[in-house]
Amino acid sequence: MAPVRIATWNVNSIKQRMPRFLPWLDERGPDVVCLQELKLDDLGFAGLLGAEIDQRGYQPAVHGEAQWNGVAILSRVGLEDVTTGIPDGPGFPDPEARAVSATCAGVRVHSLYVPNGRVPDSDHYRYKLAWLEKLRDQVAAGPREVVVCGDMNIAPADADVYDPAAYVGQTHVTGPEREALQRLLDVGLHDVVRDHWPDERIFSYWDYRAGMFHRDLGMRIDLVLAGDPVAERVKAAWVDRQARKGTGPSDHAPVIVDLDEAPDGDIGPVVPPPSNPLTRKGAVKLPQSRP
DNA sequence: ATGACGGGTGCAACCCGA
Repeated sequence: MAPVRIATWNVNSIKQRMPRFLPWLDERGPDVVCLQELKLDDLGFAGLLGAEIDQRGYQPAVHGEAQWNGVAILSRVGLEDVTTGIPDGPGFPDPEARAVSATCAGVRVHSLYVPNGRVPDSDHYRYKLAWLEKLRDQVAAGPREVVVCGDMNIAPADADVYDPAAYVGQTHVTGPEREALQRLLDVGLHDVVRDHWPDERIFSYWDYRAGMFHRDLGMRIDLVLAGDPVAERVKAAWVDRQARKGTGPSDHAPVIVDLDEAPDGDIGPVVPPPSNPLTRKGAVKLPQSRP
């Protein structure tokens, strides 16, 4: 099994993000891309991106929705057994397009957009918790060769928000949300970015307002959770902060994880991971954009 | 500063996001 690069990105409208998305795709060259917040239905997605991704060798699994939500997986290493939604997943009140899964290069890949929750103890918050329970059931029933990717809308720990005091009483950091995330992890998943950078300041989302990105005041809510056999193959795991810079960015940055070849595969040359490809200002030397 | 930005759409005295 060859090395595989997996990325996940909440693009906050794929239509608006096209000028950033295609150059990013060509520059980073992920083999599998999990997308969230397409804000487009399946037909709109096909019309907008079908030819562009086909000519780059990707197959799409899309679970779109007009106006809100919408998730997808693009893969150039195979795309089998696509499922949309979560079995018996709750709606608000009707099911929303927040989950799609497929098997790519032997790994079960989930692209997820977890409900926001809005206000603790609200109906939407209870929906979020119920949704996470059904997600856990789905992952528990699946293979150990799995990556659960996406906008989890939960900061796993206080270190994952810029100011824990500012978030007291807000969603994304409450006990029940973190416990629901922990129950998902307890199925046998690893938070691979945190595991590789246990003490770094790492965020994946920064509010558009008030210069939050440039002050590096954000949250780490976009996660890649890998089952044991996949976590053992992780050679690099980082937030692509470059994609949050410049003109017309999403308010989320992509998370990128490189898997080495599977243990039983052919052993090829091993490319060392970047020394510190992380989020700290000035710490990153990233490739330039294509001309 | 209970705001700021930037998506969406009924173009607003709108809704939603994290």
